[in-house]
Amino acid sequence: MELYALHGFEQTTVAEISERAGLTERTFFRHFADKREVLFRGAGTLQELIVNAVLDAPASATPMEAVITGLGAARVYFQGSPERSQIRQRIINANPELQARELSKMAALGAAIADGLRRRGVPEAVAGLAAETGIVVFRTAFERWIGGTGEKEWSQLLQESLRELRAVLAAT
Amino acid sequence: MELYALHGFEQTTVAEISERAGLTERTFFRHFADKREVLFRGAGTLQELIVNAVLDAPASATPMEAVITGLGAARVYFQGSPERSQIRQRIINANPELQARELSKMAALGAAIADGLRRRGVPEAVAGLAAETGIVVFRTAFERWIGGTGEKEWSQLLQESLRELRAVLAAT
DNA sequence: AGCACTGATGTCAGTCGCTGACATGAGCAG
DNA sequence: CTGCTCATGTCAGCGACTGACATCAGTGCT
Repeated sequence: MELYALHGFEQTTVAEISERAGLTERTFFRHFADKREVLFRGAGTLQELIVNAVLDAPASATPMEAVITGLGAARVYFQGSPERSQIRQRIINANPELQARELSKMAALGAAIADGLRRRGVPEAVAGLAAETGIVVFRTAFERWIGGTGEKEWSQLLQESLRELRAVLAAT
Repeated sequence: MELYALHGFEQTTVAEISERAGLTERTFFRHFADKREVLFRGAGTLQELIVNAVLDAPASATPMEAVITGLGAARVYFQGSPERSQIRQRIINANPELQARELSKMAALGAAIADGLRRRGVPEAVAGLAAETGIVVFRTAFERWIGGTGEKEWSQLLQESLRELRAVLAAT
């Protein structure tokens, strides 16, 4: 990440990273599926965290409520200052391939959430839409969290984004 | 596309494609930025089409209405049978890198739509949310169009998806 | 201690995507 | 006929990634 931040993602070669770590190139690829994946480890556990929270939401919750509850569980990732995330995000924003990868992870998260909803008995079509909407809310809240200085609570940002989204859609 | 469909995207090498076309590898890369881009030419014009339609929507339209109007303009791409699109989609769905590229294009479309809304005087935050929501609607409608046999109208699918999305969100 | 097994790492050779630099040749404009 | 442009070819090279095999430290078992 230091090298990515310093010289940019493309300019940094796997050979450089490996040398810096005192290992070989081959070893790098045993730890990371590819050069991009360095920035996305942890996405898996975050996803599990969220999906489990979706499943654990009260049975009385509407699909959308369950989704938001699930996303709230991500707060353990987002407590403390957004500094590290800001650096990471700057690297990603500077490179189209990385942005694409991030979108992939988001899509995977959406699919997993939809699956979670289905297991709660939510009908197919509704599950998909609620999950997709959840992703939009998540992204919006995350952007604002990154942009801020960490004083706003994660769950508050989620609620805020959801409220605004509703308003936009309500205006026929 | 034939080769991609036949042997899969990864298995197909640029050398093969070039040979089949009676050209050199180098020439291939003069026509396509990379191996993936073959499947995404046209995305640019589709985007222009939609954004222009957003800008041309009646001044009285709400942001969301303007977005849906814009997406409706994509119908010229979607008239006729979804056959060709089905093949293309099957290729994309079979490969993560291609899915990522598709997501990128969608994100770009969303950004362009948001920009169009802003030029209509829609406030920043609302523009972003309305555009993102539009993308969700677009994708949902597109999936259903692909899944169907072409008898349903594009604009009808859009309206249907939007209606369902509203319902999901309305259930607090 | 001695042994077998496992798991992390190194080594090497190779494929493939992609790029820069320069050459060639067809067609068109003066 | 000449000079220009534009598409293509040629060639050399970098860097991401992979498969196959070797090494070696640690660990558990006898």
